[in-house]
Amino acid sequence: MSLDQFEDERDAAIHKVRKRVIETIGRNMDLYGISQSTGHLYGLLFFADKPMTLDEMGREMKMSKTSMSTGVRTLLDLKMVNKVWEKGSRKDLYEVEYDWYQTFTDFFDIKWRKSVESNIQILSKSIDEMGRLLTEYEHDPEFTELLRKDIAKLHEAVAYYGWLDRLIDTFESGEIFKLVPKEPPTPHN
Amino acid sequence: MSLDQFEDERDAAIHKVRKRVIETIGRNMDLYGISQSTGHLYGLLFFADKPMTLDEMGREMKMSKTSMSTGVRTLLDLKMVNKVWEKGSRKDLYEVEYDWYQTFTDFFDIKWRKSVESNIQILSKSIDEMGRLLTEYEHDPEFTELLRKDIAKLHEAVAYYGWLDRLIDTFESGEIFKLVPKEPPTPHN
DNA sequence: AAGAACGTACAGAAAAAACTGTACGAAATT
DNA sequence: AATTTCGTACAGTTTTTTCTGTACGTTCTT
Repeated sequence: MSLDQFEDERDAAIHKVRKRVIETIGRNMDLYGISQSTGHLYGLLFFADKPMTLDEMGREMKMSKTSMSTGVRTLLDLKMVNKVWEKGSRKDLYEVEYDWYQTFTDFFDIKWRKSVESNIQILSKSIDEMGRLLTEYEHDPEFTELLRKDIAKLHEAVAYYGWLDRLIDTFESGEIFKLVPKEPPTPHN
Repeated sequence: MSLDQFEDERDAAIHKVRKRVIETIGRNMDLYGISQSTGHLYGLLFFADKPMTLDEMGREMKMSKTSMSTGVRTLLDLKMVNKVWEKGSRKDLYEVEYDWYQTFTDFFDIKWRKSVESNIQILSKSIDEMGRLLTEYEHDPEFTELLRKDIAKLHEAVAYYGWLDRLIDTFESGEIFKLVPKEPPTPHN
């Protein structure tokens, strides 16, 4: 009985600290386009001593299993958590990807890359079409002026997305760590 | 009358192309944590030939002036649009920041930086507290093991956020453009 | 000084997103 | 083959966000 009491005391102490961290992580997860509660779930998995099942998550989060299922899938899509195999258990087990650098680069590769490429495609197509209008209305100086301005803007946008694409390349290839090393440079004087 | 007809035809042609681009931009703006319609507003401003007033935006977007006001403020906070001064007019005028590289780096400086710093602060504090628990329960091997694991995780997290902080520094200083130039490297063989 | 035009605070309505419970198909166990 | 256990699709509910109209303070105009 008194043993339990000690355990409760210990648990409460560590739980309090964990909780604050989990909530901080959860709150800031909106940068990744993730809802607060899914971020919270991520925080939970971050501290879990072992891979968790959906039921365990639901119990800890005091939420339905359905929500856990959709939350985990969101995190899985972003490769923020991994599915873990464990013989014996026929439940699905999940744990966070502890390599946060990897998580960061994956995020850009998954979310941003998709936008970048679709944007470049649409923009290029639009440049072509405006070019066609340019020849079609070449004797209309007022209108061609308008078109020229738009085309110039679109070209700049394409150039920017090209840059973004190359930036994401350096994330994915790990080249970025040459410019910004994981270990901060030690000041030597 | 026939002149008007020509104008309509031209306008319709350019409008169709613009519309598609605007919608593409708007759709992808969720990466910046911006709602679709505010993204749409951004797209509108992108093509505007001149700085626009709230009333003009409302007319084009077919939305209330209030919405324009809040939308513009969101974009202003992210420095995606700028307030423009024009003597004579006493209305507020806005135009997009056409330097998208600047917009990109500002975004990280504004949104991510805030998260990074608050996270580092909370995490450090939590490491301290867990360290205190470590000495308090030093004769409880099972519990200290738990604490040690948590502390290790927290240290890794702090290291990651430190890296992120330095990465954002390179965005802000423009150093990133040394690694990833705005002009793509020309292949010379 | 009075009036008009502007931007936004605020409260309520509309729309979107998150969450839950039930139901069901798939896979493992008996 | 029957039964149990699992994960998720789906419909309905709750919560959150977005949008609108009115009202009001401020700043120009007259």
